[in-house]
Amino acid sequence: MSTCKNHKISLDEALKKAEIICNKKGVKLTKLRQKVLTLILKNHGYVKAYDLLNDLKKNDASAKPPTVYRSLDFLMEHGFIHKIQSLNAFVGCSHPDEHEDCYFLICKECKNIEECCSNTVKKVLTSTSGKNNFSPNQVTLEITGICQDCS
Amino acid sequence: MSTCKNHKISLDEALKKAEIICNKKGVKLTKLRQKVLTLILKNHGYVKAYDLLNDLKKNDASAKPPTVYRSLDFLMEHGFIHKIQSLNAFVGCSHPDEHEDCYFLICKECKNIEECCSNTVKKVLTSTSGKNNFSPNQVTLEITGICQDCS
DNA sequence: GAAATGAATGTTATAATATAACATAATAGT
DNA sequence: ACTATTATGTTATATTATAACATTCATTTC
Repeated sequence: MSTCKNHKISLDEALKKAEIICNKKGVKLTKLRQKVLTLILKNHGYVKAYDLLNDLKKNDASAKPPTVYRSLDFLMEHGFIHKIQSLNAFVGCSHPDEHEDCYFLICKECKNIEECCSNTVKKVLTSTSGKNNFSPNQVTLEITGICQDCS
Repeated sequence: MSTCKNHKISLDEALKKAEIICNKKGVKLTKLRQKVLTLILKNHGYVKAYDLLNDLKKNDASAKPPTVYRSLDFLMEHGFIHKIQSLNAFVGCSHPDEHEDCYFLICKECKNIEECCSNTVKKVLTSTSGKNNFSPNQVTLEITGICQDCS
């Protein structure tokens, strides 16, 4: 099991990485998308869409919901952020090119979210759903509880 | 691995079961709660809160969002239904007294949702999050894909 | 059985989350 | 420069959910 602490990187590095990935894919990390990604990565926990919107409005009063949601969609599509379904919130991902199907440990005390990846978990999920003749496509795995620091 | 097909029961049986559990717990399965549970169980797939509201309005024009959400809260609290976080939707549970921590196979083709329970999955999740010194409390596991019938 | 209590529901209002649809601007390819 | 495509701006509205207070209903205590 590995927490994604293993590849935590600085904001600058994360942005550079995102830039490189976008170039490779032939998509554009525009100023706006970069700004939204930065706001999310800067935050140590999770971020809500309308909080992002309020942050954006500080620099650009014309920002509106679609401004945020479009960027969020782009960033999710390319794996730079993840949506936490049980919180309607978003977290940054510092290793968008390395693996998918991570899962999340959400501390309800400090609100911190640890992104984790485990081959064991992945294998078990694939094989159990496979036994049911189900072809899995996308996994949402969010575990809420108390983290080490808060216990 | 067991799909909850293993203990699928009729609507009447499910309602009776719910009634018994409520009596045991000293809580009340009121007409309204029963009606909401029935509407959810009758549906073969998942149900959205405002669709339920519209259904309720057919018999009682005065039904309003809190009417539905309060019943949903009650039914979730006692395990009669589950919320599917990735869909903002609700599904019935036909075995509320037997086990928790099930997970869901969501077919994006036919919209059907299979509730599953696996000790293997449960153990893996407990142990992997435990390795991280995380005390899990609530697990959201939703797997979207294509079911046997639709593939 | 009336009064008191607490639980459930009714009601009004609004908060929070998200998208549709069309207009304009920026960018890239020809 | 012209065109096509992509991104953003803008307006409006859809969808999901809760807060706050009023009323009704059920239970129990006297």
